[in-house]
Amino acid sequence: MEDEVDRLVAAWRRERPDLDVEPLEVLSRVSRLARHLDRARRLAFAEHHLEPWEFDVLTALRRAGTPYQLSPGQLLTQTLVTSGTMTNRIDRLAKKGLVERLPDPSDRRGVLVRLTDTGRDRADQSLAGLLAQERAILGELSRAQRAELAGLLRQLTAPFDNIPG
Amino acid sequence: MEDEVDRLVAAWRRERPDLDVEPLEVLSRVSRLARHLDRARRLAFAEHHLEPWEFDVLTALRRAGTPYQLSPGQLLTQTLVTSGTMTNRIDRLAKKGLVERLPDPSDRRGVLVRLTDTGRDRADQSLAGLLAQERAILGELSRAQRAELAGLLRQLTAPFDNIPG
DNA sequence: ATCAAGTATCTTGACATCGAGATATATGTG
DNA sequence: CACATATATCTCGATGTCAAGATACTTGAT
Repeated sequence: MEDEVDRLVAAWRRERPDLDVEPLEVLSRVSRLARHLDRARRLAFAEHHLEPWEFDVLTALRRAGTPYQLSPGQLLTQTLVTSGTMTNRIDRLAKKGLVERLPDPSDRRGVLVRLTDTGRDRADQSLAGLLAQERAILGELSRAQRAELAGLLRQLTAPFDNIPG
Repeated sequence: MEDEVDRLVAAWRRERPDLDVEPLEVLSRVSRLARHLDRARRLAFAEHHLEPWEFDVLTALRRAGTPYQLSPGQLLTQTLVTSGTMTNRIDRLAKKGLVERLPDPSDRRGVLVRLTDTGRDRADQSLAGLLAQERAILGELSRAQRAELAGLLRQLTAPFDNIPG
């Protein structure tokens, strides 16, 4: 089955036969698929009255395990947003009663963000919904293909995640 | 080499051993890699004084071939943004002299967006830069692996691109 | 002890995006 | 031909994000 990137690549080969556009076969698909996933996630979370950005922060805290707290800085590396954005997100989640800010006892510059009980419940509920949706999207692929795909993607993400970039 | 998603998945398995989080191995990597790519693209285009969104619109027109014009609607499906966003993008590109709006002769509701000569040059220059960067990112992978990856990703994108979703 | 450099978080202003609705035109049915 | 419905684009208000800089504290070297 053809996709939009096949059309895009064919168009470039016609218009710019002098260039090797093969990298687009992989990376344009990654970018476009991510945008489709964003939209799908927005719909899936709407049932739980959660925005994708709220999910990202709440689940990062949920994954940390008891007592469900992380510094803003740790949340940055997990969510790939800037510090200004994270300050704003924490403000809004705190106003909704889903997280609370605590002073970091070991560093007076620092802050710890802790999930409230309500926040924890919302995280748990919405995660199940997301996984169901993702399973449907991956339905096309066999288990072996998913493992293959995950492995190849890891090779691309690892440099970004490990070298501070 | 481990990446952030390996850590994320391990954390879920510890915290929610009742759930099967295997879908995240693929789809969280796609989302995170797309964010890394966005940042990298922003840097790469900075040399050409172009924003990623400008690149997306200009190259869609460039790919169309002479006379380098498409309707706003066609640009929507290629760039995956809403109509309000596209109106705004065209306004700003027109103000910078990179595109111009023409009435569609065959449909008086419609408009055609045409690349100016300057716009065409900017598109061509920045494409070469992007490809160089993407080749570096894909450097980890053999040619066969890239083909494998592209094929697996196509299976995921095709439903989104073909069923109007 | 002091001070420079580093780190953690927050503040601010500019800007791009979205969703919903408005407007104008096109198309199909009877 | 009239009308209901569909389509193409634009308008507008709300919101989330970013980059750059400010502030407060910590760390390491002397």
